[in-house]
Amino acid sequence: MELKTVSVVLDGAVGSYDKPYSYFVPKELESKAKKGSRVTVPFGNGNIKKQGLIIEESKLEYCEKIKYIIDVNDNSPILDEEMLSLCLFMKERFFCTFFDAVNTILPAGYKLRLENFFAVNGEFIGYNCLSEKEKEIYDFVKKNDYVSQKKIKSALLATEEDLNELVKKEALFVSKEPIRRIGDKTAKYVRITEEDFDSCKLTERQREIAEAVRNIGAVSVKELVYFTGVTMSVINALEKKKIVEVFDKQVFRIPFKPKDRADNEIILNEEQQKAFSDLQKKYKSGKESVSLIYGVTGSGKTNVYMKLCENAVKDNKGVIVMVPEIALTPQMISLFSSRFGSKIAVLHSAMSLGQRMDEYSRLKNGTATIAIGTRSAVFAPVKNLGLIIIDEEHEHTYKSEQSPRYNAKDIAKFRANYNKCLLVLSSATPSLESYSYALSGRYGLNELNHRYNGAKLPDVTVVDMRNEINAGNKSNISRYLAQKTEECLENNKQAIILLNRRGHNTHISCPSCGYIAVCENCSVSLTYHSANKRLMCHYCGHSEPIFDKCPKCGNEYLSFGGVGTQKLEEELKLLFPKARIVRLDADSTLSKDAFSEKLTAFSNKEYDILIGTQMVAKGLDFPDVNLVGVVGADRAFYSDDYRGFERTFSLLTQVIGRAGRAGDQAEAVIQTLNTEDDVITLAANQDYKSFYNEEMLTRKLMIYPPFCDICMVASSSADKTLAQEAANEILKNIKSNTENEYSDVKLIILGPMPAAVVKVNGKYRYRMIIKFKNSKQSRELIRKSINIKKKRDLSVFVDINPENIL
DNA sequence: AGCACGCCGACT
DNA sequence: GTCGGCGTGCTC
Repeated sequence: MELKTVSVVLDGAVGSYDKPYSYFVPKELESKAKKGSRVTVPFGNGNIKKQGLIIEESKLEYCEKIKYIIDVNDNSPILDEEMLSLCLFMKERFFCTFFDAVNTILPAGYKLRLENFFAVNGEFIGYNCLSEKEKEIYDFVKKNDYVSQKKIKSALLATEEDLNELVKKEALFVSKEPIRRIGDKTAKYVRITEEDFDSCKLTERQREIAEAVRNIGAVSVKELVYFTGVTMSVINALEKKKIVEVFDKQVFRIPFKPKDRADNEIILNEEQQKAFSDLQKKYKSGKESVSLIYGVTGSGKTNVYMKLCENAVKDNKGVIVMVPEIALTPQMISLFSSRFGSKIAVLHSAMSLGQRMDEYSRLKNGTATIAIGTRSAVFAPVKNLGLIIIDEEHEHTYKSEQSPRYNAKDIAKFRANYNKCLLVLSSATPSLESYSYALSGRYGLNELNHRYNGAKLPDVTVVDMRNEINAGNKSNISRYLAQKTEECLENNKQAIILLNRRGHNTHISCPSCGYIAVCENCSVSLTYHSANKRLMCHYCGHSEPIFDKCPKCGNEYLSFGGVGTQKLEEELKLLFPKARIVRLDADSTLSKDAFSEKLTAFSNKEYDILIGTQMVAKGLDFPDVNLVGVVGADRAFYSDDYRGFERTFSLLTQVIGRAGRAGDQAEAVIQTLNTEDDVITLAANQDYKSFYNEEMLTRKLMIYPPFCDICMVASSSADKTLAQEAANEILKNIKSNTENEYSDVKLIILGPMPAAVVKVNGKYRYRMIIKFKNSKQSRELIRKSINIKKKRDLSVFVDINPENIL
C-alpha cells in the first residue's frame, strides 16, 4: 500500500546527518503536511522528538524502517520554493547546516523550540520514597496537570537533574512540545524609582549600580551588566529595595510619521539621468544582472535608485533596499516613506519581535512591497521581486560573522538570479572586488563623478602631529584643528570629529615595573573608560575597576597611553566650553535608540560637535556640517589585515565626504603622525581610481582578493594544544586530499598559526588562511578536510572571504 | 545531540 | 562473574 511520505531535514543535525530523512504521514495530517512546513518527528533509537522541515512530498510503499511524523507545526508553509533552494545554496556555500539556514531566513518570532513538558504518572506508587524536593516537584506538576520545564524551574528552583531523576523513577512523564520562542529580543530596561537613596542601606556594588542608573537614566539591563560587570542579582536586590525598577522597553521606535507625501517628480541631473536610463534598461530586460553605481560622496546616488524604485512600484514589482547600519535606517525610511508611504516594511534586528513579525507578514501577504533594512533584510519575503539595492556596498556589516557566515551580497545575487531581476550596488568607495568586476564587464558600471547641486568637496589640510608635539602642544587636537573648530562654531555651523578608538585610554601600564593591564580572558590589553572608571576588554566584555596603584609593584603613578573618544571629548570640552558636544560610539549608545536619538538631535542642530568612532563616517547627510576632523589617521588601525589600506581609504574618504553637502565650501583636517602615507593624499582628493590602481597592483603581487578567494579555517578550544592539534590535523587532511582526489584544486596555505588575538573569552584560537578559487570542488575539498574526530570543547569553523581575519 | 552496543578494568 | 566507564557508530 502506498502512503504519503515526506523528506524531512532536522534541526540540530550535524555533519553527515544533515540530510533528508523519509517519514510517513498519518492520514489526519496529510492535508497539513506540505513542503516548506515544519514538523515534529521521532528520531534515533530513543525516538527523541526533533524539529524538522519538509523539503519534499512523495508516496512510498509501507516498510518497517520508516517512522511516522508526530505533528505538523505550521498551518501553511513558512518557506517557499525560492527560500528552500536558498537554504540548500547556503548550506553548500557557507558550511552551515540546512536548519541553520532556515533559522537565519525566518524572523526570530517565527522560530520554534522544542521544550520539555511534564505530567505525573497516575500509576506511580513510589511517592513515599521520594525526597522532599522531589515530592515538591511531583506535587507541583500534579497540581498544574501539564507544565513546562521552564515553569517548574522558575517556580521551584528545580534543576534539570531533579527532573531527569523523576522521569527515570517513572514518577513523571516527559514530552517535547514546539513552542514559539519569545522574548529573546524584548529588551529589559532599568530605571531609578527612588532618586534619594543616599541614606539607604546598600552594599557597595548596589550603590555603585544605583548611582550609575541615576546618572544614565533608563538603561538596558544587558548593557548595564556589560558595562559595570555586575550580575543580575545586584539589580534584583535594588529592585526589591524599590530603588530601581525593571521594565520592558519598546526596543526601537521607527520615526514613522508618514511624512508629507513627496509627489513631486525626482529631478535627476545629466549624470544621474544617464545612470538611471542604463539601469532601467537592465531592470526591464527580464534577465539577472548586477550593476554598480560608483558615485563620489554627495553625488546623489540615492536619487538614482529612488527613481528606479518608483518605476518598480509602478510595475507592481517588489523591492529590497539594504543599508549597512541600523543607524542609517531612519534616514532611509523617512526618504522612502515620504514617497511610498505604507508600502514599505522595515526589517532589522533592533525592532521588537512583534514588529518584525508584523512587517514580515505584511511583505508576505503583499500589503507592503518595499523592504528596507540591514543585512537580514536580504531574506525579506518580498513578492514578485524586481529590484534589490545594496547601499554602501563596501561596508563590512553585510557579512555575517556568526554561522552561517554568509555575505548578504551573495544572497542578493542568488535572489537576483532566481527572480531574474536587477541588483544594484552603490558606493563612493566600492569594494575592490565589486569595482574590478564592474571594470571587467561582469557587473554593469555607472559613475557619478560630480557632487549633486554643484556642491564642492571639502578642502583638506593634513596636519603633522609631530610638529605639534615639538611645539609643546600636548593635547590631541592640533592648533589648526582648534582654530578651524572655533571658526566653525562662530559661523554657527557643525563639526564632526572622527577618532576610531573608543574608551578613554587604550593602554594602561606601570612605568616602574613594566606591568601592562591585560584581560584575564583574552590576550589583549584593557582600555580605561572614564565614564564608569573601569578597565574594559573590548573583546569579551570583561571589566574591572581601575586600580589607583600598580597591582604588581605598588607604584602610584601609572601611565595612561593611547587616546580614545572619551578622552578626546574631555579635551574638546575644555577647549570649547560653550560648544554642545555629543559623542557617538558603542559605549555612548547604551541602547539602540540612543543612537538614532543622538543623530536626530545632531541633525536638528541641538549639538555643535559630533565626535565618535567610525560610525560617524557612514552615509549620514547633515547639510550644516562644515568641518570634519580626523584624529589619529593611521592605517595601522587595521595593520594585521591585508585590507588595511582599503579600509583606511574608505573610512577617510567617507568621513571627509560628510562635510559641505549643502554647497558651502567646507574644510577637512586630518591629523596624523604619518604625513607621507599616500592613503591620506588619495582620500583627501577623493581619488578612488588611483587608490584602486595602486591597491590592485599590491593585491595581484601578493595574491589577495579579488585575485583569489580566502578561506579561513579556525579552531578554538580552552585547551591550547587541542586547538593547535586540530588545526594541524586539518592541514594534513587538506594536503593529502590535494595530493589525491583533488589534485586539480590549487591552494596556497598560510599557517596554521595562532590568531592575532590568540585568546578570547578563555578560548585559544588557531587559524589557517587558504588562498584559493572558491568553487564547488574546492569547497568540497575543504568540507572533507575539516571532518575530523569530534572532541568536546573543540570547535572548528570555516569562513569564506571573512571580513575579520582572526 | 543522544542512545545502544561492545570492549576493558575494578570490585563484591 | 557483574557493573560501569567511555570509545564508536547510527539515527528514515
